[in-house]
Parts: sequence; C-alpha cells; structure tokens
Amino acid sequence: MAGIEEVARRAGVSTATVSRALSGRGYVSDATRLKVQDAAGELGYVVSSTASGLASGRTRNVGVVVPMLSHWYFSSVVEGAERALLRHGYDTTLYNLGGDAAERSSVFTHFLLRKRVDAVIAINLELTTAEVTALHDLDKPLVGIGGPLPGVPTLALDDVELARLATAHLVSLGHTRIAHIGGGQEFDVDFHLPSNRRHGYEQALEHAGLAVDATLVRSADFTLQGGYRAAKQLLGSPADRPTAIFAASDDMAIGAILAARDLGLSVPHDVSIVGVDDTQQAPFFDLTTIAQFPRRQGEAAVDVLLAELGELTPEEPTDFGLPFELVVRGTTTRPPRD
Amino acid sequence: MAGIEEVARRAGVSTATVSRALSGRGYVSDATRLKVQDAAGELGYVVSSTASGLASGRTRNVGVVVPMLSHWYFSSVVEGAERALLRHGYDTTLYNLGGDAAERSSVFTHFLLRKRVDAVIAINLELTTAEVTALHDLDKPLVGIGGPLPGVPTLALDDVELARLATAHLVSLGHTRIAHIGGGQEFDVDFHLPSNRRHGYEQALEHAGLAVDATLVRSADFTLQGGYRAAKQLLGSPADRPTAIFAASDDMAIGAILAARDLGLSVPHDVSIVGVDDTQQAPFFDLTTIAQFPRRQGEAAVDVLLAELGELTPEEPTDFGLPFELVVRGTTTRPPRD
DNA sequence: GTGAAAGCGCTAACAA
DNA sequence: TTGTTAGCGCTTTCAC
Repeated sequence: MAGIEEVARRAGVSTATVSRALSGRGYVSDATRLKVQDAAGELGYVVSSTASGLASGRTRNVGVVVPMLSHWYFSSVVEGAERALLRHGYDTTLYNLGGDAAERSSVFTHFLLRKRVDAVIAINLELTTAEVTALHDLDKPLVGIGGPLPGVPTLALDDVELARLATAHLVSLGHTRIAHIGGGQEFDVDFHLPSNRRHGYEQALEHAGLAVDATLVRSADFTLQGGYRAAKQLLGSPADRPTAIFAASDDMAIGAILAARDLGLSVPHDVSIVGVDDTQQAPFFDLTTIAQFPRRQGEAAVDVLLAELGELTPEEPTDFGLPFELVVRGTTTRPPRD
Repeated sequence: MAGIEEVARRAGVSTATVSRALSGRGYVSDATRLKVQDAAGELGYVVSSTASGLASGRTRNVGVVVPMLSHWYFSSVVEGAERALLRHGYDTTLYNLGGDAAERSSVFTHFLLRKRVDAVIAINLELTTAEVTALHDLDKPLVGIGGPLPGVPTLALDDVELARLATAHLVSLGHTRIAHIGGGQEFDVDFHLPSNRRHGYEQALEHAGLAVDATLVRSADFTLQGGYRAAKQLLGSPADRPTAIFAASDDMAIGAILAARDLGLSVPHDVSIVGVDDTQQAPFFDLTTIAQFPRRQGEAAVDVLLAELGELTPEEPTDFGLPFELVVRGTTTRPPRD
C-alpha cells in the first residue's frame, strides 16, 4: 500500500504538492500535476480516507437516512442518490431508521455525529428540531426529500396538486361518481401524504361542481390487498356504484383492478382506475397513473447537497417541487352510459 | 465538539485510559470505566471515527456491494445486513455496481481500497479473481451471498434442491405434465441460478420416472409480464396442456396465474402453480411457493463477517447453505381428472 | 508554484 | 491497572 511519501519521491516533489495535485485544491502547475498523477497511477496510490478526513475535516461520505429500504420507492431514491454521489467521488452510508426509538436516537448520536459523514439526506423522515439542530451545529448540510422539515431545504411532491390532476383526468372523461382509496390515519405520520392526496381529490371534485360523498372514500394501507378490499366495498353496492376510482398508489390501484375483475366488472368499461407511482407493474396492467421519479429525486437531493458543500454551482435556482406526470394508459375511459 | 482530552480531564485519567474504557480494549478497572463513561456522557463525547480509524486501522464500517438496489431481493438483503451491522456498532457503506464496467472498477480501486471499510459483503456478484485478491491483500474479510466465489466464504441457496422440492411437491400431488418457467440465458451470469433451478426441476421429474419434455420449458425474465407471456404459450395448447407450472420466481408465477385466468382456466382446479421467493404479494394470490429469507441472509452474512473480524465467536459452525421452505397455499392441488 | 513542518484526534506500545 | 509518548497518513498554513 503505497503512501503519499512514495508518490512524492517518485514524482520528485514534496508531499504537500502531491496532496494539492491530487485533490485539486491550491495551485499546482500543469506539468507537476501530470508528473504526480503518473507517479500515483504507477504506484496504485489511493489516499487514505481516514488520514485525509482527519487532516481536512472532510470525509467525502454522505449519510442517507431512510425509514425502510425494502420498498420500491425508498430503494429507488437511495439508488439514485448513491449513483449521483459516486459520480462526484462521494461514498454513501446508509442508515435505516425503521427500528425502535432507541435505535433511532443511537443512530443520531453515535453514528451521524461521529465525524463520519459530511452531510445527510433524510428521506421521508420527520426529524425533530433537536435532531436538525444537532446536525446544523456540526455544520453538516442536511437536505430532505418528502418534507417539509423546518429550516431544511426539502424536495417534495405537491400531493394536493398530484391528486387534483388524477381526479381532474377522471372528471374530464365525464365521470361524476369518483371514489378515492387513500391511506389511513396511521400513514399520515410522514408529512400527511394521505390527507393531502385526499384534499386534492376533494378540491378537484368541488372545482368541477361535483358533490364530495364521504361514502366514496375508503382508506387502506397502500398494498395490493388493501386496495382489493377497499375496491370490493366500493364496487359492491349495485345502485350507487362509482364509475371511477382514484387510488393513492399503484399497488392499491392494481388491487382495485383485480377486485373489479372478480366482481365481473370490466376495466375500464365499467370502472376507470387511476393510480400513483408508475411502478414497474403499471404497464403490465395498462394502468393509467401519475408517475413520480424516485431515482431522479435521489439525484436531485444530491445536487442540492453538493451545492451546499460547495462542490457544485447550480446554474438555475433549485426547484424544490418534485416533478410528476399523468401517464394515460388503458384503465381509464369515459363512464358507461346507463 | 468535546475531544478525548476533555473527557480525560473531567474523569481525572489519561487519554489512553479513556480510549481503553470506551472501546473495551485493554484493562480498565470497573470504577474508572464508570467514571469515564459518565464524563463522556456529560460532555456528549463521541469518538472521531477518522482519528480512531487512522490510529487503529479499523473503521467500523463495512462495504455492502450489490448489482442493483431497487428490487425486493437486494433491498431486503441489504436491510438485514444494515440492521445487523448497526447492532454491532458498524456502519454500512453501500456500493451499487449496476452501472458500466468503468464505474465498477472505479468502485474497487478508488472506494473500497481507500481504507474506508473493514470488510466487504458482496451480494450476487461474480467478482474477478483480481478483485478478490485485491481485497485479500488488504486483509479485508470478504463474504459473499449467492456464490460460489473462489476462495471466499459464501452463503448460497441450493437452487437445485430448491427446484427439486417445488417440483416434487407437484409430483406428489399426482401431476405428470409439469411445466417450468425459468430464467433465460442472459440471467445465467450470476451463478447460473436459472440453469440450476432447471436442473433441479429435471432431476425431480426423472426421479419420479417422468419424461422431461423440452416443450414444457420456457424462459422468461423473472417479471410478471414475462411469466404471463410464457404461461400463455404453455397453457394455450389445448391437447397437451400442462396441469402444473413451476415458475422460478413469484413474479413469474403471479403472471402465470393471471394468464390462466385470462384463458378462462381456474387455478388450481385446471392448473397448479408454484413460485419461488414468498414475496409480499404471494399471500394475496394465495400462492404456493418456496420461501427464501433475504433479510436473514443479510444477517447471516454479517455474522460470518464479524466472526472473521474477531468480533463474534460463533457457537456452532456456520451453515453456508441458506434455508428455504415450501409454503403450501391455495394455488396447488391434485390434477384435474379427465 | 512549491516546500517545511505543525498538527488533525486518537490508539497502542511500552514503562511504571 | 494506568500513564507517557510516539506515531497513524494526510492537509494546510506559512515561508520562500
């Protein structure tokens, strides 16, 4: 394992110059930079991150904190963030805060604060003021995804607008009895996503002059099974059956499709269905949905972070609203005439 | 940010004693250990991982390398590994080698070798001998999941045995025309999982004295869609239609269920279907499947690793064969009488 | 544009 | 059982 001294000797310069040439900080002539790079290459020299970190206070390591990993959304965001960080020479240290409260606080005190990371990305995590302050006191930039976090730059989806778009799509097709399968109260912890989507749904109905009917709103748990059950209930009543369903996730939307099939209803002929996410399975079910782009969300968070670390100078001001997009496929059409 | 010196002063001991008391290495009397711990607690002292790493050569950080993250299997394994590592005071640094070859080699030279990690867990990754050697030369323990990696302790599923079990289940129910939807050649890169499962399937048939019929074997891409298409082909032929299908993943099995439904066939009355994985969706489709336990696989890899790092002294010799289990649900039954 | 040298904050001999 | 002290391998002033 070659050290900086060997590289210096081989290149005929001092260790200080090697450090400057390789890190890009400070003035080095092009000629010596080349000499140094060659020497380093020949020796297979790689800086010791511990030594460099100790001397400089920078670790080139970013902590990414998630509430769970084994779910399409989170693993995709992390994937995007990791790639973007790697491209910029940063490592990604992963913290899964899924566990109990003790584990959570231990992560904060013993891990994040251990001078191990230069910055933190918090995904869909409602951090306490104390936690945010702890990071700020250490001068560690923090950016959130799925905010808002007080005093923290946070990228977030406008869930109200997203739900309005989905609902408006159904309205524009002529539907007047539009049901909604949302998340239950228990999912409202992280940033009130379920209630925001419900509000958007209601706003779109009101905007179209349609009555909001509480019997057309069911809550589920964002899973296939939950969507299936809720849809069975909604589609079961023969008289007042809705002609369209807006489900707050693709999984629930697919559950609704299967429920409709099991009831002998045809999608979209008898019921139109819209989801949210555009997961891998959506095309298979020909599901109309609102796409969001978790990988790009991770990348965008990294851009903001690197700007705060002074690594990147963004050309345009950051847009903290995350993009989403209506993808019209085959599960929505005009309502049946009766 | 309090340093070790302040703690030493407050506890009335030397910095060396503080280090010993907090790390658990070397002799310290219980009395002084308590004094030190109190002092550290009051000051909110946390060791600097860079300084400690530089001085000791240990980072308490493990690199976890995956070929992709946004897939149930990989994110679950990583989740399990991360939790286990955290419990033992280790951080998890994630490397996604999904990208191109250049990125891959860069991860090895510039990241893993940067003295940043104490050890590496490689998940479903066929490392080259050079890569393995590079790690060994640095005395960094390496354990694999989904091997075999030459010269590396590797936890792996016995895919042949697993496929035999699935197929034998169908045989035992009386099926004689059993189809198989496996992975294509292009998935054979990582450890020949598809061909191993196919061999197990064939062995079970032969063991039962049944003929192996190549027309009953289809390859797909492990997705819902792939399984759907393959199943349509298999179930389309009216005369020689198989009465059972063993699909090499739950996703493909669920695709097969949907294909059967679309053809007007009843599952399991007309066709029995078995998958592999026991994903979250399997219970919803009442799918008989072979469960594997990715979270526990991650934990098991950590156990092996910690033993190599001398952190853990395993009571029993490690079982490098990963467990799997037949979960019988509602998609398998006796073949229809004709 | 480059070099000398003083740390960065901790750990591990070694001595006591 | 504890203290003294010499590094660990870099980065970064400060001179030149």
